[in-house]
Amino acid sequence: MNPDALRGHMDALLLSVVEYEPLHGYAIIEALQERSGGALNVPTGTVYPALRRLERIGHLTSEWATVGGRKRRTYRLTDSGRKQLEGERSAWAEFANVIGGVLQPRAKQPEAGG
Amino acid sequence: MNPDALRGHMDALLLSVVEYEPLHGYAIIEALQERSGGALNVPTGTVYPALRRLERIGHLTSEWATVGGRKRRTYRLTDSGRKQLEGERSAWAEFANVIGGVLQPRAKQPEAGG
DNA sequence: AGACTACATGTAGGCTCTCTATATGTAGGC
DNA sequence: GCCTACATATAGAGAGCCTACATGTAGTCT
Repeated sequence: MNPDALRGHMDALLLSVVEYEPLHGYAIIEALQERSGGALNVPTGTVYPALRRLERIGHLTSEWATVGGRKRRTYRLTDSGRKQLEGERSAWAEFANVIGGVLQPRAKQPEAGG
Repeated sequence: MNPDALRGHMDALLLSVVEYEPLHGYAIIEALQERSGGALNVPTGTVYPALRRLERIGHLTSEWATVGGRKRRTYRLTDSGRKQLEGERSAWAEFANVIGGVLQPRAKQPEAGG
């Protein structure tokens, strides 16, 4: 998967996996892998900063927990985040439609005088 | 259309519109607009450098022409570009499938003891 | 004890691409 | 003369994803 292709879609992916159950960063990475059938291998250096950014702009909140002696920062969707996710979903639908449409192979143009 | 979303898909779009007929930059921008039903308004500052990049890496060739007193640089797909376009198309199909799959809303998880 | 793997979070710096803004020039309408 | 459409080009900004590295706990294997 070309990394650049993810640009601008990361937020949607992240918000989507925490939609119904709050998850910590590491679990989010695993969820992304699982839901994509292994296609999405998003590095920690991408996910952790992105989650903090989403928290900073109010789409997520986080709280620390200790499980099995390990500290986790668990992220939860806010109301703002839920609205954002809705918007991201419809933006994705439009985007996929537009790009898919342009990429669609055309029948070869008939040549003048051909 | 969020500009960041185009990242990594620009090449595919550009190669796709010159697949059957060579076009110059300005016409490529118009073709993109037309094929997308007006959704794709790609600025010249994006398209011209991108075309030169695609030429530099061998996916396009260009030649100058003068039409109606104006100079045009017309771009044509190379064999390498044709292969690249094929790859971009299948990459897009996989990408759209993966992102669409992850974004797909799930039924709410049943709670333990609920 | 030491080494290794899985779990878990975080930052610095680099890289690439897209965008904004600007520059240049021709042709044609008013 | 002024404006719009056509046509190409570059500089610099901005954003965000990645690589690489730093830190630390828990458990397994030898």
